[in-house]
Amino acid sequence: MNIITEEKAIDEILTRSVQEILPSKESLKKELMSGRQLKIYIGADATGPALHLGHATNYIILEKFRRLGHKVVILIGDFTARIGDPTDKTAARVQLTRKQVVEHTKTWLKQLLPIISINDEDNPVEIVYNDDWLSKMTFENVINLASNFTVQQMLERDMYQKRMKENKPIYLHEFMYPLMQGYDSVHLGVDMEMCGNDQKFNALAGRTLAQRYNKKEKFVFITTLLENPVTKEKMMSKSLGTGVFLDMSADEMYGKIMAQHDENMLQLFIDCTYLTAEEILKIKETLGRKDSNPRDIKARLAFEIVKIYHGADAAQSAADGFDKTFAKGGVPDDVLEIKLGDGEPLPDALVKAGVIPSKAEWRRLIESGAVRLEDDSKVVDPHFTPNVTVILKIGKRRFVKISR
RNA sequence: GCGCAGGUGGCAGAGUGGUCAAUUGCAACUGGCUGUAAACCAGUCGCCCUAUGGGCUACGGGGGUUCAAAUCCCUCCCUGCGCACCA
Repeated sequence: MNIITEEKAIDEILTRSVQEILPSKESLKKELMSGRQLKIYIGADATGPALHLGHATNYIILEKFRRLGHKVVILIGDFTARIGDPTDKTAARVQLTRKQVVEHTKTWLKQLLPIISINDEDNPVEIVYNDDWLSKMTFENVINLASNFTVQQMLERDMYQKRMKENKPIYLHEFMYPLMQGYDSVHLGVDMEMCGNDQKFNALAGRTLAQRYNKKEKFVFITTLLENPVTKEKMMSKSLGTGVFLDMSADEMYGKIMAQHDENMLQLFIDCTYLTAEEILKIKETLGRKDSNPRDIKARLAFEIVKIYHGADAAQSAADGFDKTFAKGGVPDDVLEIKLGDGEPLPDALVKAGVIPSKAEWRRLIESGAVRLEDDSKVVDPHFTPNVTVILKIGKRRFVKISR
């Protein structure tokens, strides 16, 4: 494999979406310029099928490394997933079956395909499962690993300090997590790990272990987390409902990006699109101008991102659909169709189809004037049941075609 | 093992016998406005019913006291803190 050492490309990788590089940016640059092939890995916990734009950032960078000719490894944390990373605040220990993990992995790789050429002919991505080695370790091995760290080092972590202050439990097995993730580095013999800022501690544990067991300097490449520059809130939060997930349809993804806060736009351009630094600079200037319309810039952002995952055509039709539905208050082209049985009341059919959660909710929606027909006339009778085919608008976002 | 403090709706967190389907904040949903599903303002936010009313289910699990319990008692499970133990 021929290793590309073009300085401009390397500089771009080392600056864009980078939070921190350990031990230093300079030492990594030196390695990258040396022409030696590096083995770079990223860990992915198979806890759920959902991958969002924040994850994508990492894989975008990983792909850039791969194109330079470096060996890229995606580690599926099927073993670690069972323990539950304590970094994730309450991390209920969900026990996943091997089968579920395999399923998740399949959907993941599918979602990653638009970003990273996993099956590239010359330099394919290697996919490994840490259950293959972690599940075979003995108690003795684990104790040996554990002896590399002190309790104080573990307790130093912010989240533990916080939990102690708040009298929240800290489980013993949580200390094992950095050990496991760290051992992955040893087993794989990697030169670098890529991770988000939340994984810094774990990655550093791996650095320590790699030094001791492999006599190797492992680099840690930490990418920025997607967070609101003003409120510091996570952009891709499932609980906040702001996440943009890679398995979303083009329309859904487009809408979710449009729902991002204005102040998030620039970072999303940097971390989640392939626009060049020059183009992004131009956008930044436009954003600063008083006469510019943030809506249009956000639409550009949405288009660029959706394009990556669904192609330009789908992105364009998502944009058109969005304008038609929300800017002009129309009805999108493809609406859910519900066939109403003979004598079946409309509310029952809607609940059954999962359009609304309950009939009580339906009543409230009617009362608040949220339900309209295609000609914008309001439905005021909660028992309204059409006897011809109609299109119902429920709020701005829900549309159902009721057919008989 | 002992003592003390806790376990409440998607989350955080009030309530300590009836006025509690449960204050408030976040999230969600709807309306208004707009530059969009941004922001802001307002409303809604357990379920079911032929409904300015009625019924059912819910405050860790189970049992009890009472006309009446999220609230009192018993018991079990879980968590934190302190003490004790520490080969």
